[in-house]
Amino acid sequence: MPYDPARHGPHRIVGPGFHGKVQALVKQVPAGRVTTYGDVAEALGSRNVARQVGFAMAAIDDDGVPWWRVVAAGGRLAARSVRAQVRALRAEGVVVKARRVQEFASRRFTFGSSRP
DNA sequence: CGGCTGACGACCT
DNA sequence: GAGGTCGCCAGCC
Repeated sequence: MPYDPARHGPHRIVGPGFHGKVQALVKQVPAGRVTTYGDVAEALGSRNVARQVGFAMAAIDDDGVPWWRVVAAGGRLAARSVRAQVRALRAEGVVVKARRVQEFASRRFTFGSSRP
């Protein structure tokens, strides 16, 4: 079924400084936990910008942003450098197997769904 | 202002 | 499971 505004809800534009907002959220993810592009997108007010979240990751220039803690839906790894991401995650105790975060549900970190 | 480009996600074959 | 399609959109030419 194609995209359905009625089912997916309104498309709120995030606004300017998108990358900065994304990176600020990613910094909130504690070590040993992971979040998804979709979760970050939803935390920003629009579940339709998951892709943009990925682009924001690619544009990171701040070493303080734990980009490796952001995975794709279902706990799959989709970063450009999966190798580096796996290494970084394992260093935090996250078990990764076949490009999948094991026990993803309990490892998953979600942002407060409260937003104006 | 217009056209590309994509670290997504859901769905379909 | 492995591919392909389509629907989002910010940032950068």
